[in-house]
Amino acid sequence: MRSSRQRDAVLEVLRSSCDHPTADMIFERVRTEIPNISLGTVYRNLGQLKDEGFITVVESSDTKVHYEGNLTEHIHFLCKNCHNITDVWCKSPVPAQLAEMGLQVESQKTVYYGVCKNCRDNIN
Amino acid sequence: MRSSRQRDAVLEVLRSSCDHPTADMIFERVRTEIPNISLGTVYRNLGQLKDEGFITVVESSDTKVHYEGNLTEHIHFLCKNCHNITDVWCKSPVPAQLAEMGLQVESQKTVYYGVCKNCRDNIN
DNA sequence: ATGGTAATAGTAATCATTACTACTTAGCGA
DNA sequence: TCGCTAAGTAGTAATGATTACTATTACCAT
Repeated sequence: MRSSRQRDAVLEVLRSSCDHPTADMIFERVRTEIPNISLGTVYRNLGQLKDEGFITVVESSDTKVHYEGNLTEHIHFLCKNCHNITDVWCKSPVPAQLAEMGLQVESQKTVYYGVCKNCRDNIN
Repeated sequence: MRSSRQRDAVLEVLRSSCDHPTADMIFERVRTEIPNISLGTVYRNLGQLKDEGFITVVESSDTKVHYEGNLTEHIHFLCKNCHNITDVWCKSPVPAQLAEMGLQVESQKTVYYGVCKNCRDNIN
């Protein structure tokens, strides 16, 4: 992956975002710097940055994919009403911290990512 | 929500599935019982069943939405190679259990769902 | 500098999901 | 039991986020 102004700009927008923008939000933000950048370029670079591990995809309540440039390990809280995604930087017991923040938890999901037994055996 | 043969069949398919089928997979399976059911009906009923809390949506590595009828709390493991979703019924420390199952973890995400402070204040 | 190749802009195509419409059915009150 | 009414359905059309394609441009090792 060689350097490109467009990809740098996409990554910079994500790293300086406090929210969890979608591809078209990122497109609009990058456009202030590179007015003629193409939406396809944004999608392609988001894909590459994700594959290379520079950014992450965030689960959301709408149909669009949301991205995140902050790789520090943290937890997300999804409001089922306004569909906002809140970052939770957890040190202490998580439920207590969520309660302190006024976030009323109804359910929870944990997902692990990696390579399964079959694939590990077949790849090597 | 009044009863319908189609919705009952969709729910039954999900409850008896060990995998995490997509809408079109569920459509194909329900079709063996109700041959002229419409794909739109499957989507509408999946939405209703989700809203009413009978089923759950599962994060996946492809572009389609995956569903689950087993509401017992458990963890998912996503293989980045084959994109399979493995259920993990966790009792003991989770990382140890994943290792025992031959699942090589690279990262992890936890999401909490509920109502945020703003929405709770405004709703009441 | 220049040749090879990755990256880009602009546009067209894809396809999972949603919307729409005329018709059917569940279920309640008389 | 019998209709009435709103919820549900089949079939099809529309939507819209994402991907694919193509001619052109820009990076960079030699």
